[in-house]
Formats: sequence, structure tokens, C-alpha cells
Amino acid sequence: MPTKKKPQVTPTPERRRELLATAAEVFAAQGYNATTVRRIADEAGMLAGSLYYHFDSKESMVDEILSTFLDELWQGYDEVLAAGLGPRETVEALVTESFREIDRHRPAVAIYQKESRHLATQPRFAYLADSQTRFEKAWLGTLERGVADGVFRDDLDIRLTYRFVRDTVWVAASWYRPGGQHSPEEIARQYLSMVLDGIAPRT
Amino acid sequence: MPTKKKPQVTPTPERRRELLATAAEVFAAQGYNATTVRRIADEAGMLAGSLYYHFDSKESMVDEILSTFLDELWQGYDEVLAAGLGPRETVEALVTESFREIDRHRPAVAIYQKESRHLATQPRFAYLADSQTRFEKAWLGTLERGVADGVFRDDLDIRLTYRFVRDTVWVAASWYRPGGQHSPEEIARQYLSMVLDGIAPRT
Amino acid sequence: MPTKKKPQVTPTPERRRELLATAAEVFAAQGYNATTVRRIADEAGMLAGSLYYHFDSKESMVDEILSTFLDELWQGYDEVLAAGLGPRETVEALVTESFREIDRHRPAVAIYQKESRHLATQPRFAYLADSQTRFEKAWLGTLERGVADGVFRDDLDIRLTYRFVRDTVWVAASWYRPGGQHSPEEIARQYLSMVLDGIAPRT
Amino acid sequence: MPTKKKPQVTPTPERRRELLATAAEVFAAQGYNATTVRRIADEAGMLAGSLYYHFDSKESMVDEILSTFLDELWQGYDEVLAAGLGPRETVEALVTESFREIDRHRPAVAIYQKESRHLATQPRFAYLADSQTRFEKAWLGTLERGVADGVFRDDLDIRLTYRFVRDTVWVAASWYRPGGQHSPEEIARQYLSMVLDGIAPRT
DNA sequence: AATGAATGAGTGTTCATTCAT
DNA sequence: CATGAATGAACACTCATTCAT
Repeated sequence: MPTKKKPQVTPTPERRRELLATAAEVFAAQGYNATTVRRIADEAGMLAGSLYYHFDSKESMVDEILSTFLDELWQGYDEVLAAGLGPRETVEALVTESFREIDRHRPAVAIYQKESRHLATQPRFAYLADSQTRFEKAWLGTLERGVADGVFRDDLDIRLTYRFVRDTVWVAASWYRPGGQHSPEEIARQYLSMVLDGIAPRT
Repeated sequence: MPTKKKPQVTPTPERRRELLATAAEVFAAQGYNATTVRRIADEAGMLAGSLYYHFDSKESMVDEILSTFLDELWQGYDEVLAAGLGPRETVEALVTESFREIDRHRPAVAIYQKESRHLATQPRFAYLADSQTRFEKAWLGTLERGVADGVFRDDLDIRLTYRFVRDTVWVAASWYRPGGQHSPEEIARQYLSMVLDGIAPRT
Repeated sequence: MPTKKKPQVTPTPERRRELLATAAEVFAAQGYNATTVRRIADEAGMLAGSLYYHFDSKESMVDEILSTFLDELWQGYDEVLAAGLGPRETVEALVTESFREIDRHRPAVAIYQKESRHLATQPRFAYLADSQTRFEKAWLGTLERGVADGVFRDDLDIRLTYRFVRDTVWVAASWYRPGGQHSPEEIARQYLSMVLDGIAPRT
Repeated sequence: MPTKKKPQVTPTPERRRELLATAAEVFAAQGYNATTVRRIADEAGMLAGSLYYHFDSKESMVDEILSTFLDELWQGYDEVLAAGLGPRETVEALVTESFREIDRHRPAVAIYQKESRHLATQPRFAYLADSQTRFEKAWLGTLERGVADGVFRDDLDIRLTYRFVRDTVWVAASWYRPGGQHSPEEIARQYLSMVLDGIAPRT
């Protein structure tokens, strides 16, 4: 019977994206565990069971949210890392790119911040740990090059510096609201200024 | 009738503290919602129901963990704020005190970071919002004094600076492990150095 | 957004009524507290959790059972009270109406008898106390009118008489079984005969 | 070691009676199932576990309360039934005795009213059903004798009459408060007057 | 006699998930 | 595509009961 089609993998990519956006918003606001499927469905104007036409499970929703975000993030990062910039310029570009991602994927970033450690224990989310590792390599490498080149201080524990910069940037997702008074680029500029030169005036 | 003496309810604060320490560790590791009372009981070597001899509810456990932590935190902070130090010395003292608290109450700080926004919506945890407000006042005030005195830069958005310093410090609770290679004071020193002078070398 | 229609919550009052009838039967037989939600579900041929698709809580089940009963009861009573009958005819009509209610809502009446005092302490069940008060007013008023008119004895404590008649009628719910050898009207007739004329023969 | 005595069956009959009185009061007020052992212990000024020095179980408490009450009740009843009175005088004596028992054992009577049907299903409480049977026999016999002698009406269903008188009397336990304005004997007198002669005036 | 602490079975409730319609 | 109804496992919490001290 040619009239009965099995639902395609992407029945309507539009609706899918809408629903994921809704889910991401709720996950970010309430936390993954504390968010019920019913709540997401409410927000989407349907019943809880209906979501299962679009997604296999609640888990597959976060999965898709996070992997989509990380894919886009690494597209941007890889471009920067491949550009052959100097260490300081690389840091500037990475930070700027990060704030752009926060601007575009705020809920996903917030979920990533809050839940990734917890989720990464499951095999399905192994890519979270992978990403973390690549991230660390890229940053530590850049910082080390910078110390060697004399554009970053050599009297600091480099892992501490790494964590400092990393957290400094990403935590912003917890308070950032798109459409606020500062553009992502402006926030990046000020953050970079603080990170690079400190909050005490240079004499 | 003199026979109706209410028997004392909290006879051994010892056990209470032990159990709360266990609970805090699990809450910090798995998240409050994802932590089952059974899990805490397991870790404590008893059955789930037995916890209710000591505590009213799972909620009252986090409550006691967080309020105990905040009480101690504010003791330290108030001492610093009352000492009449200059803005820069105040910032140094507050940051150092913060890392000491992270060292002493790491699980509580981690819980606070992850759950306080969510918990603060309940009336019972109103003190979390209060604390947040006091915190912001203390920090913003100090930073403003510093800008006026010329010991902090005047070309930065002060709220951005506040968030920068605040997050930078507290997020450390997510990776800090007591007994590591750096003492809290050493970490504080390096963090302060980065925050105040930046990671680029002063020429 | 027109896509956000809230789906209707009570689409099939049918099932609801069936389930409430089942619940009422069990509550009446075992007592509200002694009845487990699992038991009701068993009787209804489903799992305990499934009941929560239809009802918010066990409490809301008794609530609906009792309030539905009282609503119908007062419809009948109000009709009688508004009919402008003499005191003796009013008493006859109220008693007859009561036995009809016992016939139609036996489980609800039994629950009301056993649990109302206990439930009425909760704000949610305030209407139980209200009903009690209205009930008392209606009866006492009728009895007083009867005494004044000389159709009821004036040598009896009127509150005692009230309790006597009230209990006499409602306790019947504890042994009455619909479909027995006497119709509600026949039982009412005999009860009225006893209450009005006594069990000793009139000489 | 002669110093260690096993607790006697009646360690201090005084205390036992006190505790049972307390328990009965709570059972009557809240219902057997809804009453926690902790609550009884609270009321008695001790901890829940301590009650188990005096009683085997919560069940054995009601057991002792109810059986003590029934023993005393039947002492009174048997005396009346053995006195060789006429049917009308027997009814008067039984009702009066009943109100005296309500006066002396109000909580026990209330418990009996509310819980006996439920408890009687357990073998341990078989005596409740036995008592019920004896009770029914005694009353039905007396009423039948009365009808035969012409001192009770012969136009009433005798089982209906039995239930009428029985319920009428015992339900009083639900509102009776010792020390009120009417003595048990006065209440009995008025009840008997209503039951025998009705609430309509004899012409 | 009574306490402090624990047990273990059970209770109401929640929630992700399924599936016939 | 979506609904209505149900499942079943898990959860926080309660409570009668036990027992060493």
C-alpha cells in the first residue's frame, strides 16, 4: 500500500527544530532532570506522548541539542585554529567566537555547562568528553605557544590559566540574554581586555 | 502534668554532621534532583527510611547544607568588609576568603553553584536570593570605590567586571579538589594576579 | 501563536464516573485511610499510577465523591424546604428524601458518616462543615416550628431531638443495601412512623 | 542473677491503664488507622518505641481497649437480662445501661462504632462479631416478647425496629461529652421517651 | 522504664514511555 | 500528526516495630 509511509527520519525538519528550540529553552531554565517531557509538550502546545512521534526519547532531545551546538562550535573553532594566527590573536578570535556561540545557542551552552559532566558518563554522550579533550588541547597549545613567544606571562600555572579563561567565558551563558545592551562582540572585547590586561589600570 | 516532657529531638549533632557531609558529597557529584535519598542512605550505610529519623526531608538536607555554608561564608566576608581596607585590599581579601571557603565547603559551593537559581524560587530558600543581593552589593560597592580611587580601570562596564570576578572565583569549585598541589591561598594569589594584572605580561 | 492550544483535560466524564464509583465503594468498605490507591486501581483493573491520569490525588477522589453527593442532596433538600410545607410534612419529606439519597449514593453517605469529621479539619473540605451547619439550621428550624405549632412535643430538649432524628436516618447507610426487600420509600415510612409515634402502641 | 526480672505481664497496672486511656482518646479522635503510635507516645510524654515495653503492638492496644469495654458492657447487660423484667422495662434498662457505658467508656464506644466492622475481619477480633450476635439476640428477643405481650407495636418490621433502637443509642457516642448539661440517665430518659412514644404529641 | 537509632514493608505520587485510534 | 489512556519503574516519605544501651 503506497499510501502508508513510515515516518521519515526528518518528517518536517522545521517542526523538529522548533521543538528542539522549545526543549532547549526549558532544559536550560529548569535543568535537564527537573524538566518533564510534559512541560516541554505544554510549551509546544501538544500532549506529552505526541513528542514521541518526533523524538525517540527525552535523552535523544538533549543529545541532538548538544551535538548540534558542538558541531557548529567546532566549525567556528576549527576555522580559527586553521587560520595560522599568532597566539594572542588566536585567543582573541576564540573568545570572540565563543561569545558569538553563546549568543546563538544560549540555551544549549547553558545545558552544556550544567549537565555535560553528568551526561558524559553515559556512552551515548562520549562525544562530550572528546570535545572537552580537543578543547583543552587547542587552548593549552595556544597558551603554551603564547608563553614561549613572550605574549603571555610565564609566571602562572598554565593549567590554572586555562581553567581561568575557559570558565570566564562559558559561565557567561548563565547570565547572558540575547538582545541586551552589549553585543557579543562588545562583551568579548571587554572580557578580553580584562583577561589580557587585568582590571587594575596599567601605569 | 509534669510527666509530659517532650524528649529532645536533636541529641547527637555529630551524626547529623556526618550525614550532611555525605549528602553534600552526593548532591555535588550528581546534582540535587538526580540524587535519590536511597543513594545518600547507601553511602551512609543505612536504609533510606532511616535518614528520616535525622532529617525532615531531602529538601531540609540541602537547606541545612547551604545555610550552614552561607552562614560561615558571611562570617568571613563580614569580617573583611568591616576591616576598613582599601578597595584593592578588600578584593584581595574577599577572593582569598572565597577560595578558603571552597576549600572547606567544596560540595556546598558546588551545590550552590548548580542549584541555587532553581531552589531560590521556593520561599524556603529565600535566603539564597538575599545572600545573592548582599553579595552583589558588597562587590559592586568595592569595585566602584576602586574605580573612584583609581585603583581599578574606569573604562570597563562595572557590572561586567563584577560578573567576571564573581564567576571566575566560584566556578573554581567545580574543578577544585582539596589536597591538590596548590593551597587555596596559592590559587587565590594566582587568580588575583590574573584578575588584577591580566595574563599578558606588563611591559 | 495559534499553535499553542491547550488540549482538553477532561474529555471523557464517563470513565471518571466509573472510577469514582469504584473508589467510593472501596472507601466505604475499608475506610478512607485504610484504602490504598493500589487497591482502587486493582478494582478498576488498572495500575495505581494510571489513576493519576484521571485524578490529581487520592484526596481529590473523596473530594469529588463527597461534593457530588452533597450537591445532589441539597438539590433535593432545597426543593423540599422551598415547598412551603408544614413542619410535620417537611420532616416527612426530608426523611424520605434522605433515604432516597442513601439509596442512590450509599457509598458516598457511608464515607460521609465515617470520614467527614476527620476530613473537615482540612481547608479543602470546608464545605463539609458548611453543609453541616445548613443541615442543622434547616432541621432545628423545622422542629422549632413544629413545637410552636403543636405538632411536635414541647417537653423534649430540641437539640437532643435533632440529633436523634439526624442520626437515626443517616446511620442507616451503614447497613442499607440497595435492592433489598424494602424500598427507600418503605423504609422512610416505617422510620417516620417510629420517630413520630414511637414503638409503643398508641392506646 | 536474681536482679534481672523479666517484665511482668502487668508491670504497673496503673501506668498501663493510663496509657490505654490516652490511646483510646486518640484513636477515638483520629480513627485507628490514622493514629500513629508516635502520636500516642507524644500524648503520653514518651517516645514511640517506649510504648512497646508496655504493649506488644498497636493492635493489642485497641484489642485491650475494646475487650475491656465489652466485658464491662456485658456485665451490665447480663445483669439486666437476668433480672426477669418485662420487655418494656428490659428495653428501658438496656438503654439506660448503654448511656451509662457511653458515659464511662466514650472513647471505647466511639472506636467500637467506627472500627469494629473493619477489625472484625481479623481472627483476633472474632469476639467483636460474637458480641454483635449476642447483642442482636438479646434485643430481638426482647422486642419480640414485647410485640407478643402487646407492649410494642406489631405493625413494624422487627429488624428495622432493632436497627433503629440500636443505632439511635450508640451513635450518641459520637457527640456525647461527659460532664455536659444532661446526665446519662437524663439522656436515656429522653431517648426512651422518643423511642417509645415518638416525637409527635400523644393526643 | 525509657531512649536513640535503625529497619523494612508499604504508600501516594511522578514520569518517561507506549500504542491503538 | 496528534490524542487519550495506560504502563511500570522509581521516588520521597511514613510508620509500626525492634533492640542495644
